[in-house]
Amino acid sequence: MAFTETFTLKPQAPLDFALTCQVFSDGNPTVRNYLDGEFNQVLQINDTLVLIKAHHSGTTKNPCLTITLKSNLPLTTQTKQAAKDTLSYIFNLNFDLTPFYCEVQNDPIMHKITQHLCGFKFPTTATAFEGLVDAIVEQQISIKVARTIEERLAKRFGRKLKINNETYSAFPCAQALTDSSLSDIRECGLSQRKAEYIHNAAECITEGRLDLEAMKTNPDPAGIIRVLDELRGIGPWTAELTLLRGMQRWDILPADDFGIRRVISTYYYRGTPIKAADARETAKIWGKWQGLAAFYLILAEAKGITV
DNA sequence: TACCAGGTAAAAA
DNA sequence: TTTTTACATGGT
Repeated sequence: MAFTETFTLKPQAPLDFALTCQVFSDGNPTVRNYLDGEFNQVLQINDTLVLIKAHHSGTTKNPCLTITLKSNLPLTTQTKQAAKDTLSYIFNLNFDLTPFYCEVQNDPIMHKITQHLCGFKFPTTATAFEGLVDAIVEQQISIKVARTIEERLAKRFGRKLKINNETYSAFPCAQALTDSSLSDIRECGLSQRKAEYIHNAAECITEGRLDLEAMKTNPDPAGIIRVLDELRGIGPWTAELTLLRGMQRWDILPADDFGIRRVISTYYYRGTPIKAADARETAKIWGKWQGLAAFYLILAEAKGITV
């Protein structure tokens, strides 16, 4: 017997939900995916495990989301509100892209790309911890391999919600990973080192030595990066990606990133390989939207947009 | 079959 | 101080 609630949300325009969710389009349906216009993920809302479905209607200029919540526990008013807040956070629903688009009008390349990809909001991870773990998993390996491993982590260590004979897995909390053995983590396909990095980061959080959520409101990104960089296995790239994708710090550019350097090279250097310093120099024109702009380039390349 | 892919720490030079 | 190397694994 499942409890169900349905309601609609009116996000800040412009929003192209399909573009925004494209990154989830080949995800595992029991962990997180986007299929046939519907986003699907189990999240821990307060202490309740909730299956969230988000379906979009309307247009980029007048977007509308229909949200369905399913749970095995009664859905209280507080839970519904918290689910709304979480969705708004993940998809940046209250965030206005217009200032970014204005800022890049003096960059003909980025201006044209933002016109093609109008309404694209790169999704944030539900928790900063998930952002950090994902970034560690994604070190050096391809996105597709990383996604597979991340889904295995969820299936193995995440809390489970059984709805209509289907079992969904949430992303593991720090405590679950602290309690797991290195060999358990390795069996998800991670190297011994990465298993140690993840276990250590989880332990720092459960022991209270690291508070990632508090970092979200810290006004000094460079200071956060320094703190994260102290952790074993967290270098500048991992720290920067965690801030960008896990803390909504869209000004942060992971300039060491191979893919980001490649797309900047493609669109701004005629394909000539560039160094991280060149990437940072080029990104200055994007103002405080450097990381977001980099995601626009990656999506533009994936969609074959030429300028 | 190799080699590459959204790096990092440790070893070697 | 700077330059290699090991690490895991699915796709090409």
